[in-house]
Amino acid sequence: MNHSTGHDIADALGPLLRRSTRAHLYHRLTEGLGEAVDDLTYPVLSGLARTGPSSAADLGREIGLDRTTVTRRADRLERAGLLQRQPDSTDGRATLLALTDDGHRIVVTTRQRLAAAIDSALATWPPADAQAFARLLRRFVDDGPFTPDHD
Amino acid sequence: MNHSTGHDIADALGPLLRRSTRAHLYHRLTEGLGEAVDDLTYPVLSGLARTGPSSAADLGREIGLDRTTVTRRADRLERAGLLQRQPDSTDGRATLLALTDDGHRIVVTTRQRLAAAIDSALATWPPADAQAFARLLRRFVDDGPFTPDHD
DNA sequence: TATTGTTATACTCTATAACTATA
DNA sequence: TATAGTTATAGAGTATAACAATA
Repeated sequence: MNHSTGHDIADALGPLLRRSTRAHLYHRLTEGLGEAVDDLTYPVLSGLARTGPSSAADLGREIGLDRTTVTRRADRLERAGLLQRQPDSTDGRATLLALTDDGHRIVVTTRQRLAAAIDSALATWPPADAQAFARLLRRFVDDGPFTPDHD
Repeated sequence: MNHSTGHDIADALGPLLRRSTRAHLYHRLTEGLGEAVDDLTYPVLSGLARTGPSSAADLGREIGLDRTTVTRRADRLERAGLLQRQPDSTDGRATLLALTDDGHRIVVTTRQRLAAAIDSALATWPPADAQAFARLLRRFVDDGPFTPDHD
């Protein structure tokens, strides 16, 4: 055999990593949900939903953005009423970003859209294959060659 | 059960789609290969390796970039001797972008790096799991919710 | 009339720098 | 001394507009 499993995965990975892939997908997920919800603010919303109330610095580390970028995106979401700023009672320097009820509803909607798009793409798969893929993908992302080397 | 396979996959997908993930990975793959080879020109090189000689417009469609962007990235690669421009004998409007031998060598190197990184991440996996994952990922990317709706 | 490559332009998004406040 | 949030700035990268050439 002239090809390794690594090569096969490498080839398949390309389209997933493209900027246009993410832009197109995130555009679909956020369409019609208001001016403040787009491919830029979506990661902030979904990150906050995952972590709970979080400082801009912590959230930036979680989703791979500088805290200044998080601040600016959070401004837009705050103006739209999807996010609130709260003082952090345990750290006087920090300001916690927290989803509002409207913000939570937006996240539920986008998550459902994404899950539905995936389920639809996998509709013709044997259920066992789909479940196996979900399990293996999760492990791959956790183990994967994607995590930055820790300094 | 309160979670669908689609939701599981949606959750795992997040980190893969991040800009910082792609930037970090492509930086690792292209490190030390010369000034012209970086996260921006890598997709041009690897796209050309996949398609063979191609016009900027076609290559742009293949890798999800505007032809003006492809032109500018190709300029850098041409100056570095990794790519050549050739007239297209079948279409007087087009200019074919083609990898040079040096360009091919760079692609081989980056492909090996990526495959090695993946193999290393999967080193502890049962080989059957790794092979199953490669097969399912390929199918997922082909079937997936990522392909733009064709106009 | 549509598409090609290229250049110039304007726009968007990002991180860096700098500031003040708190640990 | 280090880290928080925020703002201003500058830098990088992108697509849009426009051009001449070809289909």
